[in-house]
Amino acid sequence: MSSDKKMMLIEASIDLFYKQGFWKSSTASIAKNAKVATGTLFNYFSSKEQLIDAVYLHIKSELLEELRSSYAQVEDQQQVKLVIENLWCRYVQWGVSNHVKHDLLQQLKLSDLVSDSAQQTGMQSFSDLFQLMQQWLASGELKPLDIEYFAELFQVQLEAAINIAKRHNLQDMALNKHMLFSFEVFWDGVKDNSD
Amino acid sequence: MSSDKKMMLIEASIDLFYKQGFWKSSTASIAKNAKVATGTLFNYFSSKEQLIDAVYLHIKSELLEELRSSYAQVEDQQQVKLVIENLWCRYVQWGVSNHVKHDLLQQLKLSDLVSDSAQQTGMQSFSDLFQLMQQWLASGELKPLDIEYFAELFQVQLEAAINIAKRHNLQDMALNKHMLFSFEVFWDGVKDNSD
Amino acid sequence: MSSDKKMMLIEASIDLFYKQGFWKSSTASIAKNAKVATGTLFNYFSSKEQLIDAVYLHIKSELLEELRSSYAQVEDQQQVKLVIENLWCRYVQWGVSNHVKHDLLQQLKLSDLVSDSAQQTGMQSFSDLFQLMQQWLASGELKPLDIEYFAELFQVQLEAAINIAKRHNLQDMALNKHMLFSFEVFWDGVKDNSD
Amino acid sequence: MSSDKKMMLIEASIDLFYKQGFWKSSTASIAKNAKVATGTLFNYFSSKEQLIDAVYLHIKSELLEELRSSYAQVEDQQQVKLVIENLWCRYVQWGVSNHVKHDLLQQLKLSDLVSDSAQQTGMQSFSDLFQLMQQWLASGELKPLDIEYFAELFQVQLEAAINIAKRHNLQDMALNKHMLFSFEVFWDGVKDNSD
DNA sequence: TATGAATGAGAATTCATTCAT
DNA sequence: TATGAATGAATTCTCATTCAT
Repeated sequence: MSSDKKMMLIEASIDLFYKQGFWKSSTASIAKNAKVATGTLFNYFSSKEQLIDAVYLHIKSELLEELRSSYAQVEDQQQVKLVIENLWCRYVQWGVSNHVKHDLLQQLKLSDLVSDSAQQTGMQSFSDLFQLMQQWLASGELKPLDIEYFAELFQVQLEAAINIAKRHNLQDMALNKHMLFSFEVFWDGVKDNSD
Repeated sequence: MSSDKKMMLIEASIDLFYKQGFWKSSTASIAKNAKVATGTLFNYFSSKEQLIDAVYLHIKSELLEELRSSYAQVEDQQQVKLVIENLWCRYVQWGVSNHVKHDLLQQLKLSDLVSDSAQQTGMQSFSDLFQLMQQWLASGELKPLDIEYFAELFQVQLEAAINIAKRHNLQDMALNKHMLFSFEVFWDGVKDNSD
Repeated sequence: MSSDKKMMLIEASIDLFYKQGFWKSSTASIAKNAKVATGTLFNYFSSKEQLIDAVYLHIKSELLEELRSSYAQVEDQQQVKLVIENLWCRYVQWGVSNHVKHDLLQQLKLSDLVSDSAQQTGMQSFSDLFQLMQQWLASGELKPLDIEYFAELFQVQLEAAINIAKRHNLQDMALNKHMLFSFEVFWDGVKDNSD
Repeated sequence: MSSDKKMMLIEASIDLFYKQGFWKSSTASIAKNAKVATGTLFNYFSSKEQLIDAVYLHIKSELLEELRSSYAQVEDQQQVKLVIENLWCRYVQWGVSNHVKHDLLQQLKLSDLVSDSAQQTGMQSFSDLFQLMQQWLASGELKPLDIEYFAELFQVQLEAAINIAKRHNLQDMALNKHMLFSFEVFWDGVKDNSD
């Protein structure tokens, strides 16, 4: 099947982008790593920029899929804290076991390499998570945070937690402890203490 | 003086890097923007990579200077919360009024553009801040956080706060409120609640 | 029938060559325009060069056919001037009503895109017209012109007349007038005035 | 001097364009022929298209210079026929002794390789010749020809004459005879016979 | 015969860096 | 030290052509 090659190209890109950076990874070397001809790359992606977009969206959707299976799991949506904690742990686990992809996602988010339209698409795919967050904020258990700020806090603290876990190579029990502890820090920060 | 040109090159780089990204800013265009000849750039920086390093360290030291004047200010180092809050506000204010530099700093931190040695140098210049943090952690008012994680949390939440402030173009009172509120979230997260 | 596709490819080529030029028209786009697969093109033409040759010969033979029906018409071949005038008008009319093909023919004639062998073939198909011209020159009504020069003059003045007609978008009466006038200029030039 | 290299690049282009055609002459081979590095070409011409434009305008201005020295020569501008004949012979002679350039000029005129703006520039440089033609037409010695048609006729008959001269390798006396004869054909065609 | 994905040589263009002035 | 023309390796992308289905 042809999407076979498409995937191989994306995987090869991820590999090289991580090892050598975006600009030192030539389309030629990516194609070579994917074991296709240089021209073939351009049958699937009309430009290097589009390839980068595709890589970005691919990783993002992988992460999303992981997360979605999480918030489908919690039964009683009322228990906001549990829901969030669950999501938190999933995210950390994904980040830790997808070291490379997590790393690239962080880089791509900030760099100007991803096209605006891909950014848009990426945002939209997270829209259900956004809605979830709005429900959390409406629950009254949290400080009266701007949704955008809440989302940003959620994300950057997760990144921080993941980075530390990766840096210290935490596993099993230690990782678990770290996850729960980092969540506690997050939760204490955003939960409403008034009264 | 010749360091005049050096500074012009750094400033021109900041300008172009922000507008066009690191890779679309050619050394020729940087030199042009700095109103020096292309060759002159290489009298001051032996390569483009070194120039990027210099830009990174320049911005970082500017930020540091700003912060240092802050923690020099607080008299009673015992009042941990006040000290941190003070630092927090300084940082946010610097980020907001140095939009471009703050943005580049974030990008450079993640990208692989900065050499390891420059990263090292950057770290070292923050060593006194690190020592300060260690004192904070030793004060007993905070959760028993790993110093690295604390530093990371401190930074990413600041980035988040700054980003939101920039995105919403907060000013004066609104900015003040945002600074204090965002600090509260941070503080509630890291302060020790045990008992 | 398969020559159906062959014709579609030639027509598609004419279309694209006119719109985008010979080099910007890829074989892929030609095939697409002809609604066949890219590979199919090479079942009918062994190379792009051969396709261009075919286009050239196709247009040339279309023109020839048009002209032939003309000189078949005149009964008394003795009346040289009338014969030529008749041919002249046919040619102009073909050029005007086959704007695109006429244009391409002019371009192809000069460019080095048409292979020598196709040029040869093209020449040969005009051999009866050449013989006709020789008869004209032998009639004594014309200046003692070299046959090649006569042929060239005939052609370039026709091109000129056609180009002007196209540029000014002449039609009906105006076109008729232009045809006759341009012929008069040609005729006055080549006819023998000695005595 | 730097225009030295610019000229070398133009001359090398002319050489290669003639030998191999416009599209088979790569910028690399042009640079090589001009004995400069590939990058150097792009210091002088921002693209291959611009180089082609420059070649076109260069040849055209060379021709123009030749012609201008001609119509500066004739004293009594009243003698229309003589003036034109003089110009005619100059043109033919230039074409014959600048085989390659003449050939390229013809090709470029028709191909879509020359940008519109360069075409414009080329036209403008010929504006004084156009004015001259208008005077000729106003003299009453010529048929009431549209100026554009007259110009076109003038040109294409010259091309025809030159092509024949080149093809038969006419020289000295034979060339002279051909020039005069071809002019006679032209003149008889355009001169007014009414009465 | 028809298809269209795959190929890879080749093209234009960029740009960090050098060096003669 | 300053200059900026010259360099040529490296890069992205195109496209005629092939070939397995």
